[in-house]
Amino acid sequence: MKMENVLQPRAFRMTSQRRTILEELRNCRWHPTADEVYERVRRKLPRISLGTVYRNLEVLALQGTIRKLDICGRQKRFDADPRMHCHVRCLECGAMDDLPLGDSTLSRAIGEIDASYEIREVRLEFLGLCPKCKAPERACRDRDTRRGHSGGVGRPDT
Amino acid sequence: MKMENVLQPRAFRMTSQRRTILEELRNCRWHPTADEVYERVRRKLPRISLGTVYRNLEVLALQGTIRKLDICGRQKRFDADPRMHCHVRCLECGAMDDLPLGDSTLSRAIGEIDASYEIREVRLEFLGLCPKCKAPERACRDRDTRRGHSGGVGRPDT
DNA sequence: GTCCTTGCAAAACTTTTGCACCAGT
DNA sequence: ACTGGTGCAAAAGTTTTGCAAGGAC
Repeated sequence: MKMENVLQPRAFRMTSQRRTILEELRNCRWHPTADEVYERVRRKLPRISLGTVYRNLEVLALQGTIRKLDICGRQKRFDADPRMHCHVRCLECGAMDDLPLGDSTLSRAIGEIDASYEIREVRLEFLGLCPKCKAPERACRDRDTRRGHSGGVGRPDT
Repeated sequence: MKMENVLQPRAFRMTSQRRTILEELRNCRWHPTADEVYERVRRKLPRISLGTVYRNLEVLALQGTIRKLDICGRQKRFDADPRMHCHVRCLECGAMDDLPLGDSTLSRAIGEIDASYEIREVRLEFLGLCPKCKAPERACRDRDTRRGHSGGVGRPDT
């Protein structure tokens, strides 16, 4: 399935591959990359292909069942918990944990990571639709065709 | 120069390529990707290669002169301002602005982006050294050899 | 002169896709 | 049956690297 078609799917089917991928992601204590998921799933479904893993993670993320974290380094990571929560990431090895905000207070949770990690930086990012993508429907998508300096919200090219 | 060696460089030299790359990045109003920088620099130094742009952006980021934003989608982006500040990113086209925190108040700045963007999500991320990378010096780097559990993937990224 | 830097090309990596066949509903 | 999903392999897209020559200090 081409990724552009996945945007308006008629219905999603539950295959053993999709089920297993979701299970493995949920059993994973950290936020794995696609090929980590692949390795895990392969232990149960040896014939699965990496392409299938990518396709399913994409579909699951579109459904909102999981979350794709495009916030990391080289490889994208996936998170079985689609609810919003904060992450703690290692600058050195890329390890990625959740901010342990269970029933504890915010200060306790932060105290906890402050004790184990050596925090160097805090990043706050707002995501949404820019002025151009907000309304004109297609106006923005067109610019998305790579190389059209994607970031360009019509900024002058000084 | 191999990127592993760049970690303990003896001295950095200022070449016309490096100077131009920095200039162009600073003249850029948004946060360009490496190949956007390449396109711009090429107008002044037609013979420069993409590899050189990557190497220099890496070096400049290590020096702390610029900032590598591994927070975005497909391609990494670079920011001429190494000071910490918040970003606003478009989920649709990837446009990336700074939170306009000039002399105005936080609420005014947020009100501003709230009026132009349609904010859907806020992300807060803490970055630092994980327990394993914090002390044992090499213990973590070893996990860095791909496929080694937890965060053990991905390169140190910034 | 030393050794960091460059241009070029090839390689390494991650992700997406075309296609023919398979399988969920 | 209909049509989405799968495996495989190839392609696409992004970043890194080996090497010999060039240039900053």
